[in-house]
Amino acid sequence: MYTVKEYLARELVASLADFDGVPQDFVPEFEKPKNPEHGDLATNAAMQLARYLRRAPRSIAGALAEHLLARPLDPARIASVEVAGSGFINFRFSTEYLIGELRELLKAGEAFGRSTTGHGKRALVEYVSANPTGPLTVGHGRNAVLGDTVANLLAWNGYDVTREYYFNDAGRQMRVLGESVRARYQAVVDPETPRKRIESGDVSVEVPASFPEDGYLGAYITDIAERLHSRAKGAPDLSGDVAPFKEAAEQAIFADIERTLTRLGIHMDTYFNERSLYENDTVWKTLEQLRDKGHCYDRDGAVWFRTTAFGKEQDTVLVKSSGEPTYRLPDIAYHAGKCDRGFDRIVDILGADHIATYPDVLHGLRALGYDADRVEVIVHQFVTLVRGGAPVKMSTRRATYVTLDDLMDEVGEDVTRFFFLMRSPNAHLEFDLDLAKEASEKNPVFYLQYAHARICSILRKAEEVGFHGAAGADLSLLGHAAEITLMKALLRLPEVLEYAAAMCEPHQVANYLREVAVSFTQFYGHCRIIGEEYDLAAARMQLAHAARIVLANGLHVLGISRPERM
RNA sequence: GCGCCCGUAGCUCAACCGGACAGAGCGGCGGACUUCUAAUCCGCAGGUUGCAGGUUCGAGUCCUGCCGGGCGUGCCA
Repeated sequence: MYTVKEYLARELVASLADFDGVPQDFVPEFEKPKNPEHGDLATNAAMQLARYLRRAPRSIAGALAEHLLARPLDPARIASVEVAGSGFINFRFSTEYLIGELRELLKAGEAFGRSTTGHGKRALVEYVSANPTGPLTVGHGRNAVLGDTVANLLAWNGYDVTREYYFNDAGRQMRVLGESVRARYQAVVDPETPRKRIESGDVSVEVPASFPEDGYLGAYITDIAERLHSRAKGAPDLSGDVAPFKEAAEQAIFADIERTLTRLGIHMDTYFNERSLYENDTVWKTLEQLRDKGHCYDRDGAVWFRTTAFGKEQDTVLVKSSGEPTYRLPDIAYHAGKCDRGFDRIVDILGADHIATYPDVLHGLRALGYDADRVEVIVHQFVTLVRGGAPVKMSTRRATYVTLDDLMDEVGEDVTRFFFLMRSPNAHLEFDLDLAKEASEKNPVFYLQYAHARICSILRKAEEVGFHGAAGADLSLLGHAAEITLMKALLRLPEVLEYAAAMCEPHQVANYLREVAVSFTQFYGHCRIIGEEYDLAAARMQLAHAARIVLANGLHVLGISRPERM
């Protein structure tokens, strides 16, 4: 479709040579009209030019259309040109053109929809980035799936993509985690250990007396303690340092996290530990650079970042009076490092709870002289699980959460991925568990997969009854309205994937695939394959095959399986 | 108070970075299986895009001000 758009843009600009007053840098815009009656491609050039030419848009459109028709336009591509509405020029593709493109689609096969937009460019997508303090939750799930799919989209558009997980196992959170495990461990060693109760919100949990007040209450802590105790040798000493408990917990939890991600088909390329920024002094070097450039000052024993210079209400502490940095400083150092690593696109996937932190990081980058515009921050809103019409409350520390694994156990991996992807990241996501599993017949995921499976079934059956070698079919036999509609839908895949990658919006793909499935199902309803005369059946088999390719490639990008039977 | 996100059909959400008559699914109502997969399809009903202004040939989309919801707003991460 891009080729024809470029072709029309050239023709349009050439036609404008006869008009006085057209700006030198005028670039006509094209878009696909919402209403199919308005053709396949439309331009609002006449409206845009009205103020320069001092003529009514409709009159410009009429003159432009005449010029275009007089060139003349290539009938192998454009079937009609019409002026409509308040000055739109609508173009309709010729069937010949569509069939030619369909042929290209079939030739490209599994590669259809890939682009070279990102060739020679490197992209870094950072996502998940949960500290190993507990199992991944549903909230992490949305982040993980979103990031992974954005990475897929970039890869499909030719980018060399690195998927990165950033974490910190050195902070207070992890120390509390270690203390939580140690307390549970003590109770395993000595069942007579004194107990106390911790009240948190509406839950009340019995814990060993040594359990930290803000400790992690989840059952997995006890599991880790028990496993630690059952180890024949090397069981840690209670009187010693908390480190062995922390390390054991981290190891166990990280293994769980990776297992969960694997279930979702997610594999990270790099794990970046915040600690490394301390080990090579990067954090302190970054601070010195900020200081040298005059963005820092000392007050009350702390080091402050002059964020008010960037329009914020208050300055921000980078190093506490205790000498310990806040998380902002390593975050800035980490992102400066990302810029230094030479990526063309740097994408961060963040939950809404980090909404206040990333502006400081971007300000930090600017202060250091980096081009902060290279960093694209995708902030996604929260997920609410709904069961029986009521929201499910969640909190990691209180252990009242639903884990990502629980969710997948309940509704399946494919549904999990799709539900996280079908909404705009900006939209608060309501995940209706009842609908996700029980309504399998109305579920959009199954709808797409069913269309795919159905095509596979038809193609299998057709082979059985003797339709072989359809590859040489005469596609020009295709001309039914349902066939044309389907072709047009199929051919949009590349532009949808490119747009979705540019905007980091996977839901565009999900919505598009639904349209494709609808178009296919309508084609299926109107046009038979088996039973038709051989040549027509062969041509339709090819069209069905093309639909399978588009659905398969689209689902592949979304990370959802493509069943051949259901 | 301040910052970001959201407010669109009964419900959950789209709407291609300003375009034509605002679209889907679910739910509701009514139809369609001796036919390639009925996990399906067809039809009907359902809207002052939270409110009020402004910019524009043209606004759900941009600007201003209200109203309502979410997340933040710490020498926690």
